[in-house]
Amino acid sequence: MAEKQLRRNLAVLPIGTVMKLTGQTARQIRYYEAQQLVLPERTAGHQRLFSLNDVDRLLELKDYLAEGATIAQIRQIYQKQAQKRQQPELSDTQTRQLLAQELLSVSGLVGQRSAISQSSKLY
DNA sequence: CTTCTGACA
DNA sequence: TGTCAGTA
Repeated sequence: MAEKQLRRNLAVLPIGTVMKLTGQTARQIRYYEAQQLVLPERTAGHQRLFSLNDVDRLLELKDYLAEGATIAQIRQIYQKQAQKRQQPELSDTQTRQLLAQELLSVSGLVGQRSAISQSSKLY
């Protein structure tokens, strides 16, 4: 199951194939890359190589754009999704435990009042 | 022949 | 965006 996802992320498709698969022009695909909406890999000779996930991304992009979304809006959507993968949201209890630990470790140095404001900056 | 970057109507 | 030029 994990092996399959790995293959979907394998960059092996040249732009010509992606054009046929998405119905987009090379110009558009390159433009979307410039806008950070897709991040294809490169061969030693600078040729773009797309993965199946990249193709899905472009197909999805076509829908979002058709629905009137802005390049900037779509970019933010993907950026926030990427951030959440690296920094998964904490459950309420996890947050409380973490906050409690921060409070304990910082209060010893600066006292409770400022300890609260300092630890809150961490979230 | 295919792709790449930069540029211009 | 399309398209043309000059490359790799």
